[in-house]
Amino acid sequence: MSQQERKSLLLEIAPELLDELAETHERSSRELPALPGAGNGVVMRFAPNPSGPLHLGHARASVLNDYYVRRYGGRYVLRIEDTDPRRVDPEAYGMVLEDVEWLGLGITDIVYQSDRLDIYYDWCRKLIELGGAYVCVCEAERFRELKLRGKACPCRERTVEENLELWQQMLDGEFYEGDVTVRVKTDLTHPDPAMRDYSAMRIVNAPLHPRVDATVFPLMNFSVAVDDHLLGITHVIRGKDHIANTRRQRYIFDYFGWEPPVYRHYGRMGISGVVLSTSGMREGIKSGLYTGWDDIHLGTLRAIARRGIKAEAVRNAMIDIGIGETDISFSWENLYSRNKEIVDPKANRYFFVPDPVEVVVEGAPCREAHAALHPGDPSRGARTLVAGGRVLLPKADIEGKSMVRLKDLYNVRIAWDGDLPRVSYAGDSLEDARRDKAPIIQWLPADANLPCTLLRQEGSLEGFCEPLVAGERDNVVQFERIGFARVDSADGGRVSAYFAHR
RNA sequence: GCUGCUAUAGUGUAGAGGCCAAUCAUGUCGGCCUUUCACGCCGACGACAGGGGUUCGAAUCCCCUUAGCAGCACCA
Repeated sequence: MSQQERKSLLLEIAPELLDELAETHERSSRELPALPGAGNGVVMRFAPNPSGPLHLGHARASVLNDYYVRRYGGRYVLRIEDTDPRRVDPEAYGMVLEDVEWLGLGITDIVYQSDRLDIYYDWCRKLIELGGAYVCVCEAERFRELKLRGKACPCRERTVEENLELWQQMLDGEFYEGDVTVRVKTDLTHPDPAMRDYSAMRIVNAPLHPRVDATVFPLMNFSVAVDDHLLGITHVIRGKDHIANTRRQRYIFDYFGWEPPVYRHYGRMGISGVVLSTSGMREGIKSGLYTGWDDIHLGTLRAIARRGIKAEAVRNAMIDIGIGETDISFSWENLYSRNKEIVDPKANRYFFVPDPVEVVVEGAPCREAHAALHPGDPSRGARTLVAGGRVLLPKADIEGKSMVRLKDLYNVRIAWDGDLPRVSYAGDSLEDARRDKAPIIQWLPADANLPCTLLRQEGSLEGFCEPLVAGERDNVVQFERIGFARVDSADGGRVSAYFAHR
């Protein structure tokens, strides 16, 4: 029964259901749990460290926060956390911004922590004045031992005045890296040793920070707490690796009498199949193992964008995953499915013949084939392929076959002379092909095609594609019977495309 | 080791004591449609980690076991 026949039959037997037939299934993303206290809008943040481009892990954090800002309204702060000169790549600032834009995040404000050092110094002084922090000159290892035993180090007994003087000396450059740190006074008997008198400020002499001339830098738990308060952040969604940090930051909120934001900590997301660590990626690029930050073996957003994955698909996949506290493994399959629903209605169809065999079709008339650019959208028209006597066929599709149909063209019979195929015209009838269970395969005229490389993570496929593909640069197309691919370049009479998924 | 979090089908997810012989998506398999092994449609497969308790009744609450994860940095 054809679509049309179904429709008319349904019209006869149950016309009230006709509307339902017309409904397209919209796999819209689900609703995430509500956030408490979000009724009057929210202020949230995405706070990456500029050490490299954004990857799938960042996508989760940024998209989930973005989801709630869109849902409740409010502000979305992009906070560049560049307080560790050792972990700042000057080029990453630009890459982060590009990636944020690609993701389509609704950022309303951008702040750089390196612009705010004086603010942190100021609040650090206030914390010392409150008796909430002290300057510690113990060796890190020595302090660690004391801490694990729940013992105070001698520095903890200093007066506020002494601490203020030492703090000023830090700012004046009278200490060197590693000699001194400002510690938040917490609770040395806290059952979790991770909570005990953690560091808030330290000195970094080298390397120089690319944006600011300074040697005293706040540590994350201090700058984050101060900023979250000063920027009016109401809700924070981040990974559970920050649970301990949330507790540590709580001490600062308490010292200053600030109301902390509402926190949600989602579970760890394992991502297989790609490289994610910034250091691993950087080394690989340096050694030539990867072509760059967008190498398709990497898990960066620019890499998956190059493979034809759309930001909207990433977004939907992340919202599907949600903010659960369970550890999960990221599913490429689910992402591909989300991408396919975006890309399939748009992608034009073309033939790609991998590993081609050139044959003469004996007795074949010269024919024009008209293959729809998109079977679901006839208005887009068709591409025209002129088949003279010589055609390119995919080797894997004809091997062992005695009859195949060249899609939208005609049938051919194949006689095997050893492993040499002798191909002859076998009529135009589609019915014949079906009766003989001849596979319908893609093909190309031998004199009208473009060499094409289809790059995949597991290795590239060499072949030829239709000349029209050259006009699809940066678009996602579907190579029929092979899958979706993004046309990366089409220079110098050859095409290179990146495989996305089937 | 210490501290804490989590545990539903291959994967992701819903489920906040009876509406659950457990939702949806994805996946796989079968069928329909189709000159693509795409899309769409129909159907099937497939899970409450294990053990105790509380309760008339537990996927939902409690305890134990097991497993996974996170933190225990002068990184973020």
